[in-house]
Amino acid sequence: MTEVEGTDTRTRLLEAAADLIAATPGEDFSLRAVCDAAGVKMPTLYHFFGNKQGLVEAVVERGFDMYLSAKSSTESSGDPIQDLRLGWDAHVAFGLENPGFYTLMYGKVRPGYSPEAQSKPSEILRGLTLKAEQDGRLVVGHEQAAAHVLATNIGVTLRLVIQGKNDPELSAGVREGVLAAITGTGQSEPGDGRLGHAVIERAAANPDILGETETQLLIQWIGRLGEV
Amino acid sequence: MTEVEGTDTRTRLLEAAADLIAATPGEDFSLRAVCDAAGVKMPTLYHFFGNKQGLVEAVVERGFDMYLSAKSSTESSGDPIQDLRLGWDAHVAFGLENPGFYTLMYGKVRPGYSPEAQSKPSEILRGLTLKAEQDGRLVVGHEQAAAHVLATNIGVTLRLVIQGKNDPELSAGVREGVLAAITGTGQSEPGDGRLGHAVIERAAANPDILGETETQLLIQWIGRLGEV
DNA sequence: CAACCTCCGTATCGTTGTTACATCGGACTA
DNA sequence: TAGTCCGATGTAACAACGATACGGAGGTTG
Repeated sequence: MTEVEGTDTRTRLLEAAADLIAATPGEDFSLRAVCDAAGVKMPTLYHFFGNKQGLVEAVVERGFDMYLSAKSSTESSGDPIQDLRLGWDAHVAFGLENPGFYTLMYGKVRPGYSPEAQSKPSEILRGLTLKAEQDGRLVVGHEQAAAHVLATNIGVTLRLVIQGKNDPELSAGVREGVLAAITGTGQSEPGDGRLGHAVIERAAANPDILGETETQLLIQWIGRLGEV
Repeated sequence: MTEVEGTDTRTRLLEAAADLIAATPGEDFSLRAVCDAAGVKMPTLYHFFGNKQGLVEAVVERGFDMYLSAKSSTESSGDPIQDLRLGWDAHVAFGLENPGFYTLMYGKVRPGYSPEAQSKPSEILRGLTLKAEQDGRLVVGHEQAAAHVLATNIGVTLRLVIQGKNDPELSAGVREGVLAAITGTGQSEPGDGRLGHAVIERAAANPDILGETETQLLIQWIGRLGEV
């Protein structure tokens, strides 16, 4: 072989598969079509990827890399809650821009097994919720918060991918509801000891609004309201 | 044919397919295996269902019927918000008990098309949110509320189905967060005029806790906090 | 030079979804 | 009663698919 093609055969196969998946999101694809597009016969594909699942996993890993590189370019605000917001939006945006990849990454429902690479974004998410917990911003455990965010973020994104069009109002609404739920910015149940958490946070963070003595009094009053 | 079997051939095929799907959730299934289990050759299956997708859709429709009959037996509280709660739990329970069906019903990500029968539960959901809106319980439109509930409910259920085990804390946490978000029981954004809504409500409803002047002062202070 | 490894083509296998064609029995009609 | 039609089912085959056994070309290494 004269090796006129500049790219590696394995990379060519990977890109051909990615193109086919992106071209028909949600549909199945044929290994022979991948090989034809890469100008190669099937045993070559099997040589590099073992079987179809191996190819799919390689494509998924590639998808997660794309996702992470697109995500890491935006996430830097220092505030973990704000980072969760940015991460949420980046997640939704990636899903809508790459429905084929997203389907393989998060839409595959094979009980008991989740793709390897899926752990990386989850790690980032857990890092954020852990930091938020250490900053005292959470009213639930950081694992619980991460699971909460992940499940709803995937749910909203899958929904938007299925119906094919974006709905910023829905995404933002669910996002803020979720953040409110895990930060206690919204009161979940009377009598759980967290009544007025958001008010206290805001007042304590800005004691100049009411003045220092008034702020202390406010916090004390809200505490008495919550005790009953 | 002497028709010794008590059941209809079509029903037998349907049940055989349902059994196979339930036996290997998320995995694909073979039409020949269905026919073997039903004691019938392939053209019979094609006579009744046209093609594989037709069979799958019939199974899905059957799954939705099961889901609705299991759901309708619990939903009767009169309070639309409480009905949403019950519907949420029924949804999660059905998904966990029938992961194979649930995967076909809500896990299929084929952009642009959603199964026909999926509209029935959505109609019920929209009916509940509409009633809640008419009762003045919502702070968002009833369609927005329905979409919010549906996306998150599916997201949580898919998550639980994938990881195979239930997590009542997660489900209940997301559920209450969602209900808080659409009923305004929680405050969604600082500066939207809802900061400390629950505190104010509680204080105003029980002016004897703090005393009347202190209560008025509290409400005024919270208002000033929210304006900034 | 020979052994070996990576890369890749030829040919084939078993399974799958799908369909053309034939058969058989009951229902309706003249 | 004889004829005709139609739904239900079987026989057989096809094309596409994932997967694999086998071999050969080319470079590398001992």
